[in-house]
Amino acid sequence: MQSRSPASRTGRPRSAAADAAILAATREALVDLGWSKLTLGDVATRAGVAKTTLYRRWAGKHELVVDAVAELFDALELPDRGSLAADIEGVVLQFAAILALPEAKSGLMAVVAEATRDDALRERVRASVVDRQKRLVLEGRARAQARGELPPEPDPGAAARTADLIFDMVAGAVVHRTLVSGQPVDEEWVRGFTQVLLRGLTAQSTRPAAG
Amino acid sequence: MQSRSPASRTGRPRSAAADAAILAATREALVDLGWSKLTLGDVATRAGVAKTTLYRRWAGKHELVVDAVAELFDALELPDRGSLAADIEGVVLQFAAILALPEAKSGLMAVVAEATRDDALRERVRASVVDRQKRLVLEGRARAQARGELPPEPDPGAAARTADLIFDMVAGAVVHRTLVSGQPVDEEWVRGFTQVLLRGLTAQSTRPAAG
Amino acid sequence: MQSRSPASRTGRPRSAAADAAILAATREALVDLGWSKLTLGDVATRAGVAKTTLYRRWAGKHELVVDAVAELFDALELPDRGSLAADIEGVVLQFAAILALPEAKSGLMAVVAEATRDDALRERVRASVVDRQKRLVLEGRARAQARGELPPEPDPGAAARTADLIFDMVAGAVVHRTLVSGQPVDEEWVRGFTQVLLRGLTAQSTRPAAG
Amino acid sequence: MQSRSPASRTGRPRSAAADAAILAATREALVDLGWSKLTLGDVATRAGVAKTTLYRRWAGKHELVVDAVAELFDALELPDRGSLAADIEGVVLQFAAILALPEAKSGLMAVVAEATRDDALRERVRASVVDRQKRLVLEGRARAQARGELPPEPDPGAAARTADLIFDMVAGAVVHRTLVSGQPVDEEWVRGFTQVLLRGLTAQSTRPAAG
DNA sequence: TCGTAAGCGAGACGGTACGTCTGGTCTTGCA
DNA sequence: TGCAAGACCAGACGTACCGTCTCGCTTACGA
Repeated sequence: MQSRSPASRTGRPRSAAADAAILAATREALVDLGWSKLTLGDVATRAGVAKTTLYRRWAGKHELVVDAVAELFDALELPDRGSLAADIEGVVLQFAAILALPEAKSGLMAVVAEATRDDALRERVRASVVDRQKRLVLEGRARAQARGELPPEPDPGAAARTADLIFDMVAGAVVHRTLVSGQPVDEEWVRGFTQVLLRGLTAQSTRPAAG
Repeated sequence: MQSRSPASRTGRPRSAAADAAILAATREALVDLGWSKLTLGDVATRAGVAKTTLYRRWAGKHELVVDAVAELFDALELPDRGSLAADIEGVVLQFAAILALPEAKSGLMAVVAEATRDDALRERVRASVVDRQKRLVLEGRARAQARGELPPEPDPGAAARTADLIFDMVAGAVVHRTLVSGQPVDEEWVRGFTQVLLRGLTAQSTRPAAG
Repeated sequence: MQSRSPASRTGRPRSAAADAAILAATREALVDLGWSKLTLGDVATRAGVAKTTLYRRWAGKHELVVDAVAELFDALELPDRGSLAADIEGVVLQFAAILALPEAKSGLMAVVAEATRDDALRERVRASVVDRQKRLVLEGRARAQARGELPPEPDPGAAARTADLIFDMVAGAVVHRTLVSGQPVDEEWVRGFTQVLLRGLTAQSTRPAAG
Repeated sequence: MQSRSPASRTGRPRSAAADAAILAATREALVDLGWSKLTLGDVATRAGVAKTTLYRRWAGKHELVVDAVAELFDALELPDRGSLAADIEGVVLQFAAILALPEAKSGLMAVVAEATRDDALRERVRASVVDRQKRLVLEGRARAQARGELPPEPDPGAAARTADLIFDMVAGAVVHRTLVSGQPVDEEWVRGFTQVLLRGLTAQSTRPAAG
């Protein structure tokens, strides 16, 4: 989350409660105000904490919001629903539900926007959000392979590339549908999306138009 | 772009050159500073224009940037490359190239982030960017249908839904790959993505696991 | 008071009312809070003015307070009371009355303290307060010479040195009595002080112990 | 200097060295930074002491500086130079030399300024600085009376009043000359000042203009 | 051709948030 | 219990932008 000189053994230790209070206050402020009107002074007030305490732990608004939002995605699970299609539909609906939270959507996109110019921030987003949730793809694929729904991967490189592609397609489509198109991710849409995705991944190599 | 009381016939007319200068200055500032450090005062200075002039035409930073960025996407074309796959690959590469421009990515995502809390802004984004480029999907599909690569649509409702789905999947995947994953949209990735998408759209209804 | 690029003819002119309001608010805040608890934000609020407006005109707390306090001393007058002694007693009492004002004493000493490390500030104090009031000494001496109470000055250098000495003795004694000793400058004290001063200035050169 | 519960017999005793180190560090910081930029955190660091230790002994910046500065004036002496005039000249020059020290002038005036609103502080200044040095006036007068340069005092009340007046005149004039007028207290000025003062004190009651 | 209404650049205005700094207090672990 | 270290709350600092408002001037239309 945030680091600290490892050699500091002396002095008063940092309050663990403050961290949690600040992150919760950040999410609360995102709900009430949205990203652009969220101020660190207000977050500090909501958390019952001095601004200095906040700045001691986070370098700025971006870093704080990444951490506050990243926690939300840890709620994602991949329960075994019996088939790959059902597993995908389930996790996509969960993902969409989180994305629909006001504390998630405003902050997440703003941080992504800022990350386009700030490598450290992009790395933080990738580590805290993207890579942390990529587990869902890997887990889902392994389960589908065990069920025989997907063939085993020929080589690790291709496996990683495919996993990345799937993640970009799933996350990208849901995010775009929700935030850019402004349409709901309902069961009907999810069914259509999952169908296209799964067929694309499992169909025989009868590349149609090129065939 | 921006409206003006229609009854104003008298008085000095607004400078047409100012509009273009402001939008160009906005893009220039996006390149130099990124969204978050871009200030309207700075844009006005770069455009050689007073702040008043800028505010007379745009309501704020968001609206200005939407207009400045939207123009960039008008460069997208859909030349006939002989097959649907080739057409898709071509337009995806063009789209990725525009998204890679610093003046596009930072501003676009920031505006999308802001639009999550501002309906008028979301509408503006949709009208200026999304709907304006959805023509590419419609045009590409019509062409593929003429070539016999895709079957004709059974009913208009389904046609519209599928077009939306395709747009969300294409735009979403490219945006996610570029801005969130921070990976390049190169020819290899585009080929893999197009394959999955096309197979998903054209494969017979052998929904594998659910079958 | 504060200067501004003389060539600026364009743009909105500075509000003259703001200057007066700020100086009055400063004196009011000095009364209520004293120097050390006076904040520029509070002064701005009292004056109904934005902090920026205040900082556009004064570089900091010190400069502002010098100007606010200096105005108080402009009320000093030297009415002709018939004799040098009476004139001195009158002006000393006036001076003591101003020094007893809470808006004067706290700010004045603090600024003098700060001026010990800041040449520009010392110069400002000298110009705004000291030199502006030295007129009283010169006027009083001229009047006394016209009455024949004091001999004419032999040469201008000595005249200036004596004027400076008188000013330091009068102002210093009153300030010290008021602020350091914390005793009132009442009529009895003024009579004693004036007697010593006048005898010192007019007695024959019978330097007693050295004689 | 500062008190401590007399009943505290248990626990670790306070470091006597810490007191001296803190006062010395305070003077050092006054030289380097002046009053307004002096911070207690910095003083603590210079003294190699924790802020807690410092606050256990002094209530705040004001009290600390009073004590740090007051020690400087203990160096004043009144060697017998043979005549009252010479004695005065000697002590005035010593006093001016101390006032010229950067650690003295900035802190002293600031504390006086603050004392205008803080009775406890004024009392502390009077006790630590003013009354402690008033001995010089009393001693000098006694010596002059022994020499026959001054008549014995008729009654104790008048004696005290005159001593106060002399102290205010001497200290006030030197302080004003040094800090407000910003002129050096050199031998020439001291000679002139002493002459006026002594004549004022010893001349016959030929109040000139009133006579 | 001339009046007039709106546009224009400049820059001051009242606000608000920034990120930093200091003042004093409190909480650790060691001596 | 004292001490060094350093985190804590509170709040002022001086700066930067915001979006609005005067200014004095310019420009095009229409009478």
